[in-house]
Amino acid sequence: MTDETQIPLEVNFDLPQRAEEAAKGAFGVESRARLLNQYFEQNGPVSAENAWLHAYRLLLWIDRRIGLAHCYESDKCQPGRPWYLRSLRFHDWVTQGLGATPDTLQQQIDWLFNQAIQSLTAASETILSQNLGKAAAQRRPFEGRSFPEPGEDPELVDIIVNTLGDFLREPLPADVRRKVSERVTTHLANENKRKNLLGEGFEDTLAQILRRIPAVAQTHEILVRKWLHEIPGFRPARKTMKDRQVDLALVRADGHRILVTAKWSVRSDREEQFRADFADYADLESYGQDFDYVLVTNEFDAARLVRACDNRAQNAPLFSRVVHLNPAGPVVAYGTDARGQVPEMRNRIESKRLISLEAWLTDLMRA
DNA sequence: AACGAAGACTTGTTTGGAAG
DNA sequence: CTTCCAAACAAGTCTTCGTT
Repeated sequence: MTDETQIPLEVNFDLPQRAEEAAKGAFGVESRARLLNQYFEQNGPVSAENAWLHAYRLLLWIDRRIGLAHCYESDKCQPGRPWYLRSLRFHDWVTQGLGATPDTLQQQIDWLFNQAIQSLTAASETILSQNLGKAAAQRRPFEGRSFPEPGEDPELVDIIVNTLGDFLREPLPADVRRKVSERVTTHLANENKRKNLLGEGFEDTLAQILRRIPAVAQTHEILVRKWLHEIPGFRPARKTMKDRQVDLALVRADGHRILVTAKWSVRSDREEQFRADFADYADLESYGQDFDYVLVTNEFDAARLVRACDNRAQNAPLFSRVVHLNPAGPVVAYGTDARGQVPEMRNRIESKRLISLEAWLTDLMRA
């Protein structure tokens, strides 16, 4: 059960040869594995203490609308609204943790997404030039009727031109207008892709962290996105049931199983999912032995965190552990605020019901 | 082998209402 | 006015599966 055997070796770590392949799987499992390996080779060892910093370097991003590290829904983060102050506090705190300055934090974080976007951009430019001939043929029947060029957004360019006003010496040539429009549109469109990387990217990041802490890797088998029945001691789903994939699972040397659900953030509809998943897990358990069900998250909302802690299945807490990348983050963000569920959240942290990634990893290392 | 449609799945955003 | 809750929507990617 060494570290080496747990890294998926079937994955091809070479750079894809053709541009289309690169574009196709830019966020896919192979790209992520390659990038994560690259990151951890360059950025040194992982420990229980620095794991949360690695996770933030890899996955945390700047909310461009406010220029601050993202910790809550963007509409509630707008200047003047409560979460703007909290975002400022979080930004300050995470900046210190990462040894950056408030204005250079951006360069320290969001590594995974930046890398993926870079290869995507390179690939799509190649594809674009490859398709130029085809596109010309497709446009031929419409020639001479001044159809808009692809990638052209006149309104957008007008906004830019009008804003620049007198600073612009001369009118922009058509090809420059198109280039500007294309670049900006792509930039904005890219932001929408982040969520696609964040979901499985978070799972992979956690798996890598677990595998790169020797004391954890030596005593646990670490499984990522396996079907439930692939995990020791669980039966295949019955015909009428849906097959369930488990985000992350740890099987301790003594056979004890820890099923992990990794959610960067939590929403009410996903809470239902927790309960449904667990009901199936419990139903299909075949060893007649207890297993742990752990939530790992970066949610910042006090009410949602408290609810995750208090969620019950039958007669016991739903989650054996509720793990936050670093609960100090939400605590700092809320400051002295005592409204709503904030005091309750502090209680859960105080009572070790809501624990840090560091504490969880330390615990696993002792197993 | 390549292609394409359909479906699964992720997280973030928007909207609206109720409660405190 | 803020907080909390719920639901629908958005915007992608990846996988699967049938067809060509």
